[in-house]
Amino acid sequence: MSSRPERRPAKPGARPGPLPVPGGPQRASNRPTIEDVARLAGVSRGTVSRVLNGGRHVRPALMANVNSAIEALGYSVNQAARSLAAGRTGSVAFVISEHREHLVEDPNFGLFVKVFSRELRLRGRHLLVTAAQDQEEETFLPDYLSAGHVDGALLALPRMGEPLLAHLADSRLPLVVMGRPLGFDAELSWVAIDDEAGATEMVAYLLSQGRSRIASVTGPLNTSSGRDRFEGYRKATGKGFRASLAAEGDWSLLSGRVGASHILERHPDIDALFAASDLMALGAMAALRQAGRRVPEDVAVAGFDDSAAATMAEPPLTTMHNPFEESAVEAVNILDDLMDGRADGPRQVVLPTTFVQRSSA
Amino acid sequence: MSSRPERRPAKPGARPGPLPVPGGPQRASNRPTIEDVARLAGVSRGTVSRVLNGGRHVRPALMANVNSAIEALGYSVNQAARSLAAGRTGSVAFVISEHREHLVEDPNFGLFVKVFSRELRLRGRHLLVTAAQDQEEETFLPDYLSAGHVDGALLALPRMGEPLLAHLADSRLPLVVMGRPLGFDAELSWVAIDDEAGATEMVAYLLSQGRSRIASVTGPLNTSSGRDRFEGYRKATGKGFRASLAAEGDWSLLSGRVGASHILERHPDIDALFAASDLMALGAMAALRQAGRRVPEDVAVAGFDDSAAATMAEPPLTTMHNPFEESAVEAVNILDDLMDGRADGPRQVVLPTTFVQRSSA
DNA sequence: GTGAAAGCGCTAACAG
DNA sequence: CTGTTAGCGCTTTCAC
Repeated sequence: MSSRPERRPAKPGARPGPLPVPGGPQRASNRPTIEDVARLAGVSRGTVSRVLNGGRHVRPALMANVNSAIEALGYSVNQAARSLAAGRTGSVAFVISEHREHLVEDPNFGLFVKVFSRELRLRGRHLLVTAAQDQEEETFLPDYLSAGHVDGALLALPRMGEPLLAHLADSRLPLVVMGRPLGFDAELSWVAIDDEAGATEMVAYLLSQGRSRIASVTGPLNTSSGRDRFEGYRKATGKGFRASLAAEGDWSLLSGRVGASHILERHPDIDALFAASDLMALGAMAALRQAGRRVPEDVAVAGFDDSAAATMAEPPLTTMHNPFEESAVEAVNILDDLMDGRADGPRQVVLPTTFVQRSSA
Repeated sequence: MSSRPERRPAKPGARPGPLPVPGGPQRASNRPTIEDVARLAGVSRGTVSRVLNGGRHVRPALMANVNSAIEALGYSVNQAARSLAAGRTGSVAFVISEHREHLVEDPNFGLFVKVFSRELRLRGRHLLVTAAQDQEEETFLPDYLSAGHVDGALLALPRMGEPLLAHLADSRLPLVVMGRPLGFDAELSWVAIDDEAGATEMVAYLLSQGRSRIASVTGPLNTSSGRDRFEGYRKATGKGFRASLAAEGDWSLLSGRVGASHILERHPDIDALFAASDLMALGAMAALRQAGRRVPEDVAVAGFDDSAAATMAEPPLTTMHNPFEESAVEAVNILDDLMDGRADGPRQVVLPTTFVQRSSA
């Protein structure tokens, strides 16, 4: 095989003037370049670059010059060039799964996107959203993510499959998972809320109100949140716990309704119901109403998450506040440390929930 | 800026230029480059590039060679380099406004993000989300967007201010607005639904059911949708229209409740209520219930959008389906044509709504 | 068709 | 502190 043709032969002079250059687009746009700024400010490209990157080791006077040249020219850095030269892209992926169609309207999702986007921009980065189709998730995504398109990734995959997680955990890509990733608690960074404590607190409240036959519609038990909230309920009910008082849901309104109906058949005498999500609480309330129970007089109903649905409920839902926004901010913080090499290993954060009393319990 | 990720020192020997090169990072990562592919396939960089970009003017045999080299090496193109060389970024911004805090949970938003992201990836592009703070929107955003960071933008700004729109309309950036941009109908591309026809159809349905005193909680009248839905209502009620039967809302649950209460005070005898959004319909239903009215027996209630809230309602809401997903797909189609120069001017699309009967009317 | 080479605009050594 | 310079990896003429 022939020897590798080396790149550019050294440029003879410094900038050979306006010779008719043969190849390439001459100047794709008329955007000013760093060169223009340098010329106007009477400094070199390097100095402008330094100013652009924080201005360390630059004399204030020159810095001012450069800045006003930038201002005058309306210059703004070319991301592509910067990425190419610096070896980082300046963007972060938000990976979401579309496994289940009815999760599409998840309000957290929109909130996450907004907070991520805002926080990243504060740090000079961009948010790139990657909606994973069911199938591609296992194949395309890990490759894509580790292919250098982004500097890091934020993952919010409910009941995420191990394959993707495993791949990603192996890759060197800085990563933060929203929620505790079952099976990868130790090797990955994540931020979650204290689901168990929240559930415990809510059930304890129900008990303190004189309710004693407390049912629960749980979240999916193959997710950490579903599991932990159930665990909190189980522990708080203590000796009063009976498996038949619980029904597994999937966070959806419908599953709340169905779950509550089943429980009512087995235990018509329940006087409280703890749903592991507000949406399921709404569904449960519908089932209770249909069965002729009044909320909260006959059956107190409590939710979890303090989502928009909670205030929409009739009566408004007593629930545990889930600090989505704080979680998102924290995730970006961690990711930032990871990407900049400030973290020495995976980091985990657990945020507390807070009790929100309304009228349903 | 902090430490860069591991940066291999130049491999002497392996490459033709064993001289200790002075400047620049040698090879940021060990990702294979187009050069590696070329070598393995026994062709030149140029040929690989051609294959990468559609394979036009490349002999099938060579193309196969190149493709298997790509496969073998796990090569994937470096976006930054491509962008720099080609002058386009490959990404598209989704601009959202945060003007009103309580719009944060807008379910459409999440849906848009997902559909945009999916559709763009199908076309080899990325979605970059830009959440605009109130203040920066007027200054930062137009600059940022026209600064070449993205190839185009999708805008979903409720009651968007003219300044931003005007700036953007002037810039050469390909743009598609979700919803009809008041005052810029002609010069910008947009995709919207036929709000007026939808409202008319719904009110006509109410009339056909024997309802005659039909009230309405409208959307904000400074938005095109708010206006058009109100207009549809006004026209459909015809001679029965009375301004006092309508109350202006802001799409929110609360405004629906308040609006309905006010209407009830003035017109205790209404037998139907058309809310310009499902959320407002929910609020209105709460007000009606509080006033001792049964839905739909005493007062039929209709919503608009067919959002998740519609199915959550008690009773489930009769509403007009708003084709959010189709709108999003259409928007990406238009933007794509715009970016690739296939469109000769702004393009507008209006999608129809469809009637969805449930139990509230 | 295909190879060769000229940059795209920027960063980060390196030398002063 | 500041100027100089060598690429980052790719696209795209331009010749052949």
